[in-house]
Amino acid sequence: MGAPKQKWTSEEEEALRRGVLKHGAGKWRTIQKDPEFSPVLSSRSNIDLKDKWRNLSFSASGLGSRDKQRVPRPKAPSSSPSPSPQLLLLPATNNVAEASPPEDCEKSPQDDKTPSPKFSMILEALGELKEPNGSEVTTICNFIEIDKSYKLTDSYAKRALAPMKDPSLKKKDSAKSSKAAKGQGLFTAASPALGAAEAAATKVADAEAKSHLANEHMMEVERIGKMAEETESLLELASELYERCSRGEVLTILQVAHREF
DNA sequence: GTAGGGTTATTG
DNA sequence: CAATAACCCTAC
Repeated sequence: MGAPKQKWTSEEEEALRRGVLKHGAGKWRTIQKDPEFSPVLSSRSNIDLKDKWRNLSFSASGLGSRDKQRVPRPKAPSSSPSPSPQLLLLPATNNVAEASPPEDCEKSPQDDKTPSPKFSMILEALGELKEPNGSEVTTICNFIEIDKSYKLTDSYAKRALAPMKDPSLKKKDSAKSSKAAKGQGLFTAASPALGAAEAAATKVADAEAKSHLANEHMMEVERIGKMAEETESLLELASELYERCSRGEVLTILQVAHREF
């Protein structure tokens, strides 16, 4: 831990998080130039932001779980007949099945073995918030959004070979790539997957303003993490939340975790 | 300007 | 001595 040369302060780190929340991961220069974070990140360059965010993400990958992800030294051993490091580049994005019906709630005793790195990031972020009453759905949705922007764009861009030309419409590009790569039948024509997720965050925020949602802790959040290991599950969850919240319903994290809403 | 890889320095 | 985090260089 730690190698303080010019260690990042809490303010700087929070500014970075907020910047990613606002503009999305990847717009380091936009974040750095933003008048909100300029005074805090004045001493940090856009590259520094990227490096810090990378270190944060990497640390979050092996957090909160017994996931032993040691990096094999990039030095190739002299003579090893096993040139296949079982690295998961893409967590089986073509496996959209596993719809996880609401009946398998208390079943499946054999999970929580390998939480997806995406959710580890979210859990890590939620854990750092350390809200006394637990984290609100808005916060979770925000982090889910970040996650999608950061990881999905990269993955699907490579798969669909769809370079993002328009930086301001990254989400649409991602959604398009997602649909092109898999042909989602879940979200049909109504709303693109990522669009629904974004709308979900907004709608949930609105609903949250009316009445505060329930407060659970890491255990409940972990339950969500178990059932939503895949990004498709995240999108599906966001879509359902969007539908419910659009109708004015108020959902608690517990309900969401048990998927009984 | 961003992403990725590699190197250095500090802490445990 | 190893792991981690900041720093630096290179490629796209």
